[in-house]
Amino acid sequence: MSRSNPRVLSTLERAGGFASAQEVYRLMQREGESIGLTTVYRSLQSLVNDKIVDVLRRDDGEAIYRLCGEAHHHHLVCKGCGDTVEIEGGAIEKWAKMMAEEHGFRDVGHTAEIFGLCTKC
Amino acid sequence: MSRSNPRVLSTLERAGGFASAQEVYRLMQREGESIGLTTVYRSLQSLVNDKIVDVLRRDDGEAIYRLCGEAHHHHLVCKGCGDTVEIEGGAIEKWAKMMAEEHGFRDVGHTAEIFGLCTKC
DNA sequence: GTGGAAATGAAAATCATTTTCATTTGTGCT
DNA sequence: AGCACAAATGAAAATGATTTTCATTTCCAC
Repeated sequence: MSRSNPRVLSTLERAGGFASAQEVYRLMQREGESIGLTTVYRSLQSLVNDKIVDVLRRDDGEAIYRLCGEAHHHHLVCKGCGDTVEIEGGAIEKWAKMMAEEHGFRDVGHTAEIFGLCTKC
Repeated sequence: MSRSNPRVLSTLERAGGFASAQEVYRLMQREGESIGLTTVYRSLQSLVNDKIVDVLRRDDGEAIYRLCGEAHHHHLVCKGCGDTVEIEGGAIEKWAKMMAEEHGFRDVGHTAEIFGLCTKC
């Protein structure tokens, strides 16, 4: 078993606490760090095991890693121009918690996105 | 553009309305249907476009296809066993509408999913 | 220093999914 | 029927993320 390479965590933090393994790797490369893709994957996995990082899935199936405890937000995306607004989701958090409880689910996370046409489109 | 091969939809139904492309393909093979994997993928995609089936992601990133019910609903998915509960999202609908109005968006839709561990896992 | 465990990374393997492209099928037209 | 042309099909190759293999290097504990 391997422990996490600290530079991976630090890069994930610098990436806004939200990135795929490939992105973390490319970022480290660009910054001149010498590291292998394999190590990035292993480190991220280990961080997930240690519950330091959450793993979610993009729509295309790519895994994205997120620092736990980051305040998360949701997105309002324009179907026309792709503009994105970050929005707050207090109502969602409550709803998710309620639904989870109601069905006896533990350890829950959620995703929520709104899409439509913005004023310009 | 291709239209959906009806045998694909019928197989997805027979599979309990919930299966990955690979599973649908293997199922059809086992039943002696002569069909290519490519066609299975294309048909499922086309069904998604036509909003006849939903697409979700397993924990390992594999796409799973699921017949939509008529009513708009959300999902509570178990990260362990993949069990899915359809839940109602009244709160979400209101939240989405509110957020959209607040930012001047029209013609809005939304997605929302909750994932966690169910009682059995 | 020596030995063994852990960490590393290059390259190969895996696996779902997509793309390419040549072939077949279906359909409308004459 | 015969003909053209669009749509559907599927085998094989390409893609891309992720995992595995394995030989090498680094780190400690003694």
